[in-house]
Amino acid sequence: MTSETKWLNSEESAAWVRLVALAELLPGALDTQLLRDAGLTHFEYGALMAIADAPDRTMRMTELASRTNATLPRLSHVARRLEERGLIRRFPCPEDRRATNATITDAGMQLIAEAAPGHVATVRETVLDALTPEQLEQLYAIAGAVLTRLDPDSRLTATSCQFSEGPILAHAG
Amino acid sequence: MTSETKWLNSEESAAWVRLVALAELLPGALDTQLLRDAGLTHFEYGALMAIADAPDRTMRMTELASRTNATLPRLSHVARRLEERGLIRRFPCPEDRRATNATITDAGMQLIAEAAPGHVATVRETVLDALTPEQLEQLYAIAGAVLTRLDPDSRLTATSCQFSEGPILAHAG
DNA sequence: CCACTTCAGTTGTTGCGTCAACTATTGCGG
DNA sequence: CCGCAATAGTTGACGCAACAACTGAAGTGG
Repeated sequence: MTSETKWLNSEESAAWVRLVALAELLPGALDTQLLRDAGLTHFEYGALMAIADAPDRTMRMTELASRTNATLPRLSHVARRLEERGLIRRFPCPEDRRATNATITDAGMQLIAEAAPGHVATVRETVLDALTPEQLEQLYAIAGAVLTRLDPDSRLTATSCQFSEGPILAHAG
Repeated sequence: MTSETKWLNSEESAAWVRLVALAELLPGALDTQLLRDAGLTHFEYGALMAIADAPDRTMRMTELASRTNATLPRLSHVARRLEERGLIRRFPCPEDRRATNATITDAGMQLIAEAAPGHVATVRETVLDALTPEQLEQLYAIAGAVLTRLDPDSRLTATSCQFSEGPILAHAG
């Protein structure tokens, strides 16, 4: 069973090292900007955006977890903090009393409306502006291929879909 | 100064969402496998590999931080834990008494030698095997372009180089 | 050769994520 | 309709990372 390990060749190694560095540095860069300018982590921002984009500005915790690539315990902790800050409200789901619904408050809407332009600018500056249109397509395909491996059952939303990063908020202030 | 925000179009948004999901999920996947099979985080594994690959199996903390995309405080904590586990040793640098050198021990070498095959297999399964050779090249270029934005001064090593993921360890047991 | 700045690294605190354990509700098989 | 498994979510403990503050050594200008 000791099948000889096939080590990485130089092309594989170089690409891998860069991907790892990217995965290591990108989250921190996003958090830094958003925390500085809006007092939100990138994860909190994404969660608020997902709720804001949902019908009635309301979403169940499990679906929110799926949209934000998070575990339920993690989301529960974050939701408690967001609720304490008055950015969301939680209440039991009437149809299924096991479930919890989360609604974004007006304060929450206002905060992400204020935060969105700066965040989008950061996304452009650090990523999108560095890529050609072809590379953008390539990135889409490459990330999609890897996500299929990381999330084989497509339990998470990103593999096939997206939470809106965009114009929804243009008229949300 | 309120330059109208240029929101993301659907191609940009789709690629961005996938990149974020990738950056969110990949580190966890690497940690899970390495912690399960070797009791090491991916960061610890990378640090040990970097030291193992250095002349005399010895490297200064600052250079190690640069190679592992880490801040010095983070690395210092990790180094303390690795030293407590007997995987590295630290001693003051003779030439510059401010500096600290870290050497990987035989136990450390043995541990990464045992861990490497499983890790490389995971890297192949979750990333490399999902990509065509062209996509591997594209990934290299894309990640390089983004890293230039994330690390404009090329303070970190990954932008231009790599720590070896490979055959060095084949004869390191 | 003395003050001042910069560099290298460590340490303590604080906050977040993970994991395991737990509660409560729902669905399902007999 | 009763027992059991599965689902939805919360909670507490623990570990790691970020940040700031600190020590001490090395360079630098006067």
